[in-house]
Order: sequence, then C-alpha cells, then structure tokens
Amino acid sequence: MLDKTYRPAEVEREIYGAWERSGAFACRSDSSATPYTIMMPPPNVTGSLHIGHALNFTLQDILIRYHRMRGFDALWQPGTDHAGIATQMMVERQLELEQSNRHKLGRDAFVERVWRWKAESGGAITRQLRALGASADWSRERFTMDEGLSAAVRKVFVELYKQRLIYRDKRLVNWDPKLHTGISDLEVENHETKGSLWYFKYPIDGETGAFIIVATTRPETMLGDTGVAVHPEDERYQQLIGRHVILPLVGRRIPIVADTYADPATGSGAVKITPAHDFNDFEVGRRHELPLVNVFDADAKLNDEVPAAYRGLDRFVARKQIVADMEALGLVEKIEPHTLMVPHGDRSGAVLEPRLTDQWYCNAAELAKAAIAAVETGRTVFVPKNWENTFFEWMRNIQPWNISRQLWWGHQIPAWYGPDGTIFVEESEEQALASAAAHYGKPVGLVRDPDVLDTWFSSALWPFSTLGWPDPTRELRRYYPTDVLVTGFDIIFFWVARMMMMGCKFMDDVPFRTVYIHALVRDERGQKMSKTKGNVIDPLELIERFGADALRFTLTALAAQGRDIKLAASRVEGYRNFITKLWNAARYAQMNGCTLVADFDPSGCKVMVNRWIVGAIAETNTRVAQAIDEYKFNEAARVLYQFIWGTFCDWYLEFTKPILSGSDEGMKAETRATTAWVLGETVHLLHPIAPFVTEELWKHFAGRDMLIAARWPSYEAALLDPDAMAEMNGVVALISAIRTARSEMNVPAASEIAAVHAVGAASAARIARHQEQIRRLARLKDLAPVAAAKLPALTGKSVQVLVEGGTVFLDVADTIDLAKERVRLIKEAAAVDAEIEKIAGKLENQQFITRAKPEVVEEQRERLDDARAAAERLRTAISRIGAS
RNA sequence: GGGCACGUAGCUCAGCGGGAGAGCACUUCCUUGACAUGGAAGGGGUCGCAAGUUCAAUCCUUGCCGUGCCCACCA
Repeated sequence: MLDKTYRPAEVEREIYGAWERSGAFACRSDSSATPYTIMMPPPNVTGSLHIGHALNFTLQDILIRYHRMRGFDALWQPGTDHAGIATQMMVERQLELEQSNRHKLGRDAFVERVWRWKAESGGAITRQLRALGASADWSRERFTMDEGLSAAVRKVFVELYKQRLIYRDKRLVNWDPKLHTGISDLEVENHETKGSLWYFKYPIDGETGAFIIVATTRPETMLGDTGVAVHPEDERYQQLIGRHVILPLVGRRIPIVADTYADPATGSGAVKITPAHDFNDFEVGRRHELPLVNVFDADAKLNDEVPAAYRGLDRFVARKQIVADMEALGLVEKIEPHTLMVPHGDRSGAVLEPRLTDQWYCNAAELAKAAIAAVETGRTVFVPKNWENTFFEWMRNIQPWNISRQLWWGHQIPAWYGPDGTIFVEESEEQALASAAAHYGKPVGLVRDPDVLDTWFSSALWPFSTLGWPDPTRELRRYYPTDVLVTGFDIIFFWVARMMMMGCKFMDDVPFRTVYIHALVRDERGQKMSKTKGNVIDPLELIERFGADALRFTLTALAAQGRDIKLAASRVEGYRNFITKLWNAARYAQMNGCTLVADFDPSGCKVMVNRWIVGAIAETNTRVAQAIDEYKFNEAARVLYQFIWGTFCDWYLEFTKPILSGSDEGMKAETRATTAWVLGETVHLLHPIAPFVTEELWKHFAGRDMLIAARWPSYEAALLDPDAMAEMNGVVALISAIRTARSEMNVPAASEIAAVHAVGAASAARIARHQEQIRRLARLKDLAPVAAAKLPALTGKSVQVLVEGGTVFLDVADTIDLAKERVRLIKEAAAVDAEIEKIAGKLENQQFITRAKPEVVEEQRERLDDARAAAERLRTAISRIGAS
C-alpha cells in the first residue's frame, strides 16, 4: 500500500540508482533505432547547480526521456568545462589562504594542483545533476581537457593556423589588470558609471596664453597623449591644424592633426589622442603616424614612461593627482558631471584597460560565413525564431576573436619559437622540433608560447570532439549532427555561434538542427539573481523541500517561449501539491483494488464514464506530444495538470465511486481495470517532466520493467469517443449548475435535498443514465423526471436551475429568499439577453452572412438558438416567482 | 544610436482574428473513508493608448506611452 503522502527525498536517490544500474541512460550506438542527440552544455567544473542550470537540464531531460520513450536511440552527451579563468581563480584563492601563490609554485606544480582540485571536488555539479534526475549517458562523460578533446583542440588550432585563419597580431586588446590577461570583446561588460568630463587647456607651442581645450573622462591617460585631433572642417581650429601643443605635466611637444574622428559637436570639438590606451585613438594615431606611448604596466599602474612624480601610482590615484596638478597650473577650464559606460571584466569585475600586446587571433569573419549561410538556408533553425536576428546581427559584424589568454590553466597554445623568433605551430613538440630542424638545417632548442586558449575555443568543438573527432568513430558518424541544442540566450555568441563556425568548418555540417533558446530565471520580482543581491534561489534547497519533480514541473510549467521566468518558492510548493494529488489518486485506486489487467482493451469499454476517460487520455497524449514536439513545454505541463487534476481526480474518480461501491460486478471490474490503465498511461505521459514520482507509482502498479525504458503510448483514433465526451460534459455542466444554485441560495452542502427535472428527452435519458453520479455529486436525495406542466409550484422553499434542454427544480428544506432568487435569475437573464443582442446583431449583418466562413455563421446561429432557449426558460422561471 | 521582447483579473502568466482563461491570492461554506499539500461555490478584467486593415480585432499593421534585455558608442 502506498504511504499517505509521497516523500520524494526517500525515493529519489533509490530510483536514480536503479535507473543508472539498468543502463537506461546509455545510448545504443549499435542499435537500428534512429538516433536522437543532445549535447549537454558542459557546466563549469567549478560550478554548482543554479536555477538556470535546473531549467536548462530539465528541458533537455524532458526531450531525452520523451524521445527515448518514443523509441529513439537517445544520446544525451554530458561533461564539464575546464573554465580556464574561473578555475584558475578558484585555486589561486586557495593558495592565497595558504600564504602562497601560483608564482611561488611554478607553472607545472600549479597545473598539477588544479588537476588535483578537479579530481577531489570537480564532480559536485554532476552529482547535483543526478539529484535533478538528469538521465545523461554518464558512461560517456567528457571533460574539455581530456586527452582526446585536447588533441582535437591542437589539431583545429594547427589547421586553422596553416590556413591563416589563426594568426598572431599586435593590437590593442581589452586587458584585465587584475587577472593579467587579455580577454575577448565578449567578455567585456559595460556598466553605466557616473563620472566627470574634465576640460583641460593644452598650451599652443610658440605662443603664450593660447590654448586648445580638450575634454576627457580619463585624465590619467593624458600622460600618454601623442596628439590632438580636430575636425578638418571645424572653422574654430583651422589655423591650428599642423601646429603643436606642449603636453602639460609631461612637456612633450605633440601635433594638432585634422581627423574626421573629432566631432565638432562633442566636448570642445578637439580631442586628445592617446593611441596606446584607447581603441579609437589607436586608429587615429595609425592614420597620422603618431607614436604610441604606453604609460601603464600590467597592473594598470603608471610605468617609467611618465614623469617621476607619477611613477608607480595606481591609475585612479594618478587621476586625482593629475587633476589637482592641472588645477594648480590653472589649466582646468571646467569640470562637468558625465555618465559614461565603463568596461569591466566579466570574471574579475576589474575596470579594463586597452593595452597593446601580442595575442593570437582567429579570423571569425571568415568562419562565420558558412555558419550564417546555414541559418539562412534553415539547416539550423532557432526556436523561437526571432533569435536568428540576434545571431545574424552579431555574426555579420563579427570582429577578430582574441583566443589567447595569459593564464596557466587551459590548453597551452601549440606554438613554439625558434632562436630567431620563427614560429612553429604543430600538434606536438616533437613535430615542432622536427619542423624547426628542417627549417634551420640543424636541431635547435624551442620555447613554447606560454599562453593558453580561450575556454570557448575548446567548447566550440564540443559537438564533435566528444564523439571522438578527429578519429572517424562510429559515434561521430551516428550522432553528428545533433538534433537540438538547448541553451540560454546569454551564450548564443560565446558558444552557439562558435560551435556553428567550427562545426561547419571541420565537420562540413552544422552541429545541431535546432537551437532552442529558453528563458532566464529571475526572482519573483523579476530581478536577475545574484549572490550580491542575495536573491538567489537554490534549486538544491527546493529539491530537498519539495522534491525534484515539483521543481521540474514548476520550471516546465513556467517555460513559455520568449518570456523570462519569475520564480518563487511558493510556486514550487503549489506544484508539489499537484504531485501529491497524483500520488493520492493512485493510492485511492490501489485501495479500491484497481490493478492493471494484462489483456485490457480500452476500446472495449462499455461503461460511458470509462469510454469518456479513455478518450480523454488519448486526447491528452496527442496534446502533450504535440506540445513537446513544438518545444511548448509549458503547454505540455498545463495539459497534464488539467487532465490529472481537473478531469481525472475531480470528475472521473468521483463518477466511478458509486460503481466501485455498487453491486454490478461487470461494471466494477471494467472500471477498476480502466482506472488502473488510465493511471498507468498517465504516468507514462507525465514521466518526462516528473520522472521520479511516476517511476515510483509505476513500480507499485506494474512492478516490472521500469518506466524510463517504457514506450510512449500510442492509441487508435477510435479511442476518442465524441458521444461520451458530449454526454459527460453535459453531466458535469448539470452538476455544476446545481452546485452553483445551492451555494448561492446558501443550502448547506451537507443537506441532501430532493429535486425534479423537466427536460427534453435527450437530456432526460442522460440524467437517467447518470442518476446516481448526479445525485451523489450534487447531493440530491432524489432526481425524478416530471412533465413541464407539472413542475411543482414555487413554495418559497425551492430553487429553479436552468440546464441544457430544461429545468431542474430543487426542493430546499429551509425557506429561501424569493426576492434574492428573483435577483439571481434576473441577473442571469440580463447576461443572456446581452449575448443574444450581440449575436443577433451579427447575424443581421448581411456582410457577416456573406463574407464570414459558413461554419462560423452556423456556429453563431446555434449559439443564438441556445441563448434564446435559455432566455425563454429564465423568463418562465422569473414569471413563476412573480406568480407565487 | 541600432536591435529584440514585453504591457491581458490583486500577483505570476497562458491564449491570439469570430463565446475573455489558468495557477496563486481573496471571500463564503465543508473534519462526506484518496488527498485540508484537500473539496464546493464566488467576486474581480473598457486584454497599455490611438488610428488603420477586416463582415468581425485582445489577437494583424502603424504610431504613441511604459517596462525589460542585447549590441554599439559617447573625447
């Protein structure tokens, strides 16, 4: 017997273990089934499960479980990402606690230390994924720094280098002074910051008391100024073009140049040019051959290029000092408040500095061409489709991708330098040495490039490197291209676009047919969750409190396309109640001896309610399947919720109670079998979303093969029974109408009252067939047919209920307020009259008759007839009150 | 500045050319043997505003107002 309440914590671990042991998660690469593949976006090895992961992995698990049940050879390829910067930072923090640092350790020992950390603590995230119920093929788990994946990285790097799609370049890069590494444009986060705009006076060379005014938001960079630019057509400055200024504090003589970059309408119209510390200035400097004066060191402290007074100062300290010194010299014209966008590193949060360095770049614009074409031609589609715009927008304006990082943890760049600086890019040191020997005509020593690759470089290869590429494995042939990628919009550029580029380049085909972009999970007020705000909702805590199924169902129910999810614990609680409801329904069925009957044929049901529920589950199946096929996860959840709670529990189980407690053994047997069968089907349909509770229930009912390995039900169309549907809907409407009347007339729910009805033949037959159910659910002592003319007189102790095809007359024990009853009926009549007027108006419109679709016109006619009949009955009822 | 969304019941959101929906919250009633993590009933909305298209607009188009996000840039 099932426990009174479902305790998820107790069963989930056990069930997960059973699934894993059964081998149900594993793909079957030797089977003849059609493959269905999802590449799991590898979470950072340092990560722990956050609510965004929970959504992401729940949706993938739904797709995988659903397709597995549909008979596909489902592969959900899991793994983790080495997350260069994040992981290195984490281990460095540990070293800090030990009063050590990576430099004391040395590179090899440090990398060794990171590997040790990974071995000891790197599995947290995958354990948490298991707690969520993720049915990934753990036997195929990969790590982006596994030997195989690293070999793929080296091969791709070497091939792109040889095709000149990877190259080394010296240009300004976004430099993180805290992490001491360059990063890519994508890793820059601009934050609006309140600052100032300082107007400085630069003295004109050769004149006294003549100045040109430049405005700046970053005074500290003036030490690196090597020019001043004005617009060539700016009349104010015509006579100054070609002349020079003496850079204050430094004393350097720098030219005034004409360049269209200077905007006459901005600031003073003249702009100071610091080519080594500003991306725009760099270009201007290049056009006018201005020298680059780098004034910062790697920490963004002022270096020896600046006057002694400023050397070694932090850039922000220097800013204050410079402003003070300029003011002392009387060279500050004015200071205006100014808000500007300041670039920060997405990992360190440090304010970035543009810095001139040698870095490795990837020609993304070239690689993007095939990826763009693939989306244009629909070989890969985005769901929702509007994300394609975002993809195109970025891909069509893509900049060179800085792929080198000045870190120690990651894939070290396979490039070696000879004594004269010649670069040898090879897949191994041996090959590099051989190439060098051939190049120099003798063996030479080489120095390897110390940099590592951007983490996203290796994850870009994930869809094929995990399948064994570059070896032509069976898995690679079978599972590539994958079916769908499920991810958040925040990594379209970081990851999706790059996988597209690399897949098209090295596999000659897209990495996935569909990209499903899901929402962002926010807190209940719509704020982005963050540790600093303290509004983080921990999925593991929710799993502990409510169970994994409740969390999964909640996220699924809220996962509407194109809208962010606002999550609150109370919502999870609500869906936990839903899980409990299902559990109790099953418990009830079990208590009533409802057991699965081996040769049960649902299409052979004779009892109307059974035919009805069987048809309803068939319809539910179709709707759930369609919703999942269309990635409308919220729709699938809604349909199931409504069926289980609103149809099966609220009505079917109530309808069948008289049968189960009755004496007709045939009906009883059929009903028990049907109840068990419907429950069995229900847990199948719900399993992808709520795998644990359904598996547990299935165990109790079927006691044999696990649900995870079961087939998705398919039914004959004949199971849908429109007659049963119409009949039971009518009964439901009748009961609801009586209940409403009782409630409004304050008839106590406990009191059984007598009723008679005067309705048409069809409705009368229906009432007769479901007499017992109606009496039970509407709490009637009796419900007898009577001729319309012989309806009892209103005594002040009765209520009239208008139903389809007639009137039900309720005999109320206590006196009711006739005036109130009259008001009730008049209110109802007014609503019906309004509807009649609306529909009649429509039908009188000749344009409507001729131009609307015939079935629409017919539908409106029927509605009008119904409304008129209802109005007629209401009028009769009202007049009967008036007469009494 | 460019782009993408979103404004529907108190809240969170579905729906999307012909009858305004759900969950939660709220009010009233109910310890009826599956379930109080429950049952029954109810109140509550000019579907942001304005034009247009249409026989018909919450739904399509345009504009406006408001909100959010992404990208770029502002010396």
